[in-house]
Amino acid sequence: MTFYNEHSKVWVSVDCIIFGFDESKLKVLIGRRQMDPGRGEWSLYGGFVAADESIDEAAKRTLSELTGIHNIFMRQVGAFGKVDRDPGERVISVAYYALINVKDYDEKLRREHEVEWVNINEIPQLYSDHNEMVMKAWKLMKQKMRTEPIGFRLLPPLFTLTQLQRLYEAVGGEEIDKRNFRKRIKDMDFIEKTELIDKLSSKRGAFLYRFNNKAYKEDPNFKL
Amino acid sequence: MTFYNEHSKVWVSVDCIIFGFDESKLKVLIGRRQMDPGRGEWSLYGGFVAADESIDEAAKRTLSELTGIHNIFMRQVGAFGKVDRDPGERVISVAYYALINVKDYDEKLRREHEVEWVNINEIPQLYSDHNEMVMKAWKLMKQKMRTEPIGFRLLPPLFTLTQLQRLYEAVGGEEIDKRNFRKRIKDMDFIEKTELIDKLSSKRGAFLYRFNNKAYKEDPNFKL
DNA sequence: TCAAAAGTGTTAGATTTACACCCATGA
DNA sequence: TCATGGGTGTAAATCTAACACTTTTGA
Repeated sequence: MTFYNEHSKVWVSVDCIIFGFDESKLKVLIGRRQMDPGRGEWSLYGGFVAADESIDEAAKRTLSELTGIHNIFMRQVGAFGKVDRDPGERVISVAYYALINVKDYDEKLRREHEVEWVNINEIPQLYSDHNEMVMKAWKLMKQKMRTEPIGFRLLPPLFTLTQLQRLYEAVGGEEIDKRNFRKRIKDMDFIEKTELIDKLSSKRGAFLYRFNNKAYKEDPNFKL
Repeated sequence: MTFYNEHSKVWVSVDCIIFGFDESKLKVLIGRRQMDPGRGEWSLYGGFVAADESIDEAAKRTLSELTGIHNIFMRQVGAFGKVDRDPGERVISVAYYALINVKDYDEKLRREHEVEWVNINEIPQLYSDHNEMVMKAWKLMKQKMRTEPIGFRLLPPLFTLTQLQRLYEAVGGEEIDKRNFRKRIKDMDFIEKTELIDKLSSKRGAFLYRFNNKAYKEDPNFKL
């Protein structure tokens, strides 16, 4: 297949922007880079695409390698391909964002990989073009969260309406009116009120809600 | 740099979804593939990313190679990376969509490259995953066209309001109320009415408008 | 004279926004 | 008893959607 050989091959990697939500803050998992070039710099977690896997598979593998979690919600951010983006060699990277419930991430595993949850608004300078990736991922995720019920991936299975509101505030970057927010939630039958009450976050206690995906599929009228 | 060598390299190509607008229809440039594998199949126009150029540069080069036009508006669609997407070798492709004014494309050059404008709703089966690329490009372009004034790239510098409306109808895939549409246009001061009249499309003649980018930058309140 | 496209306002309904107080409880 | 977060409704303003007729002119 000489046709291909007129051209040059490059390394292709994936980089993951893993979003979490905790203490009313949107967070991203970053760590100190463990390899040259750029050893010690803050960086996203990534890996190379192998010969026998698709880019999506590589991202999925990288995500579960880091978190131990499978079936993570994940979407492609795009390809980043400036010639000198990697100081070592020519590497093209495809970024993915992922949403996980912080509680699902085993603390021990997190420390082993030496990654940390950092507030989206306090991200330090990162290796290469990773800041750009984070910003684009945030923008895309924000957009998607308005029209698709993906935010629940960042919450525990049971959550209070205040938690849900704080999540949307953190992602959107602005405050939301409590009554208007709750009015909109009431219109969405797939966000179900349970009889359970959360007593951790307030003295009075707040009803816990759950997202019913089956009900959503039947009547997907999501808008926030 | 042995670290990189543990991993395998792949070819990276770009594929271009070039949108045009003519006869009230949204069109895409496709041609018969001139090389193996897949010779003779309908296909997007593409090319390989060279060692010394970014992916964006490769897309830009490919676009001007095909059209002879420089400074084409172009946005990345995403990376496509299934292992067997290319029947010959492992090739990852990054798709880009581009918007051009059909009139800017020299007919002779178009015939030389043996590409044709095909209605978006009549795209045949294309090589590899190119249909998927087209659909994703269309979706992204549609979204962007609602909130950013990129549609003018598909029109001549002077256009009638009916042309503009037909464009939005073709891209959005549904009819728009003429009066409501014109009302919204009137609110946008950067869409300027000229004193010129187009007599080609109607007996009565219609005023020609132009998009004033400088005025848009000063007050970017676009929404359609 | 008629066919074909250009141009023009109003109204009802839906959606969005702003806004303030009482409740239940644990400390 | 008081501080904290939970929970609730209404009214004004804005936005959206539906809708029909007159104008101009070339054939």
